[in-house]
Amino acid sequence: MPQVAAPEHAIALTASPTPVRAQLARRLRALITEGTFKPGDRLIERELCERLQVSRPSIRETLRQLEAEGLIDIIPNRGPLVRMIDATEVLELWEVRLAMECLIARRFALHGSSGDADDLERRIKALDIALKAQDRARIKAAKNAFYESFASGAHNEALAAYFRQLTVRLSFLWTSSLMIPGRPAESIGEQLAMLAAIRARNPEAAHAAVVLHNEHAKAIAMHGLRLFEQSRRPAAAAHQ
Amino acid sequence: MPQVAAPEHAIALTASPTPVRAQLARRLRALITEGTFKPGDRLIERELCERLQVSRPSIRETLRQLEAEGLIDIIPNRGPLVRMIDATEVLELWEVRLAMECLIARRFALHGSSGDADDLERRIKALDIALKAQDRARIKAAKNAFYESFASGAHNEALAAYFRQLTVRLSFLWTSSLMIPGRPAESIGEQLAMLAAIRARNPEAAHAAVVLHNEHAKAIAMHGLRLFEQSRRPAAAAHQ
DNA sequence: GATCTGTCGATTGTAAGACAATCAGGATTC
DNA sequence: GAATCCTGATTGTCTTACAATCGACAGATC
Repeated sequence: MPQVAAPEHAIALTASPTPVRAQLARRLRALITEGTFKPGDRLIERELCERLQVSRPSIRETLRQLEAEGLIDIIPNRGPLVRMIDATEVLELWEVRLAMECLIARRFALHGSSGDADDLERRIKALDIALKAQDRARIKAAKNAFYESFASGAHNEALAAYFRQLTVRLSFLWTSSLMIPGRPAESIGEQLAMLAAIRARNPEAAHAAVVLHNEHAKAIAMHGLRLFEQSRRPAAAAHQ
Repeated sequence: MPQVAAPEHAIALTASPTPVRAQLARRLRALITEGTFKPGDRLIERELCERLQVSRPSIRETLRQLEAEGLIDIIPNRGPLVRMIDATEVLELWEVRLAMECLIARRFALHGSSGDADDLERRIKALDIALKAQDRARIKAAKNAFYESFASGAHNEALAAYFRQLTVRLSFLWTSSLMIPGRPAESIGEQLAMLAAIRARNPEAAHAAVVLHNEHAKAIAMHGLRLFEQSRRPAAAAHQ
């Protein structure tokens, strides 16, 4: 299950023949996480065939994979659609992801090398710059790079894979909400505090830093979720 | 919506269409977790077609799903094989699973109903009986039922799903190791302690009980892993 | 006019057949 | 004995085909 958002170095290592369906999976995943396909949208096989220039079997195999990753639902005899997530499920996934984040932080403090910490620091600074530049695409890329570095520092590939998957499943929160105007400085400060705890090899402090940062991020994410839900329901008042 | 107590035949008529590939997935998953297909075994598409009496596309779609679940690896141009897990990866998965177990225990203590706790208690007792009876099949069934009850008490479906998946991925540890002769009583005692913490609505104590129980279970599992690895390598000494 | 019903189109579920690409392992050769 | 080539086995991908099912619309009934 490592192929959720395959990091580039993995591709380099395998000297990959790269089957079509692997590229397809990446492609579709990107289309979903970037918001081209929004939650609730139907994904009609034939349309995907035309649009992506591959045959139906390839599409179908890829769709099974994305379903197992939790990105889409496949309703029997009705077909696949981008998974709709309500507030309850967001909270559920968020809590699982938080648990992983805490575990990563603890493991990073215990098993991460100083090189890992240096790398993480570079990513944080890059994210800081991107945030200040207000460049959506760069912010997103920097955020992904940060998470990737963070997860890899824990030296637990399975953990990193699950963390990646959960981040992807929740990515629509980042894409849909305009990701706030204010408080990038605050956020960066929290992450630097976590880094300091990691450098001090203090797992408890790193854990606490993650929890603290999450408290803030969660509130913002939930605000984004409400905006998102409103935007997708222009008129639906007197229904129970 | 009257919600009349639906008679069984009505349910049967409305029952989910259950596509072939869903049954296939269950079937293959069972064959792997029960040890019919062992780690490292190749799964040749045509053989599966004959054996399970379905077409190749159905098999292939199912295989993509199992790959995403982490049960099998698919090597390009070589095909699928039951995932081989070495000691390192077992430790990785174990740690992730432990984190989930802890989260479940905490949530169970906070959000579980007393009915949930009653149900859990019944499962523990059933497991106790099965352990004392030394009946492999019943132990396995009772264990699964226990985990299912445990996970559902946390009232977080996403968490339960991930916990289930991790349990399946590690199931070969249970199947391969003869699952010890002694210490069922000890194990049951630990689980009853956890139950008591849950009933007392004490998440910290429930968490601690899980960690304690895991300490023991992990040692046994690792012993089982060594046995398993030896059994699968009759003669391979001077390899690096 | 509202509700039920039947039909039709759209879409998926599943199968079979075909061929190229690639890999593993054995046969051949030096 | 080692390197090389060849061959068979297997997957990767596409095309075609047809049955099953769902949703929506039109029509009939009250």
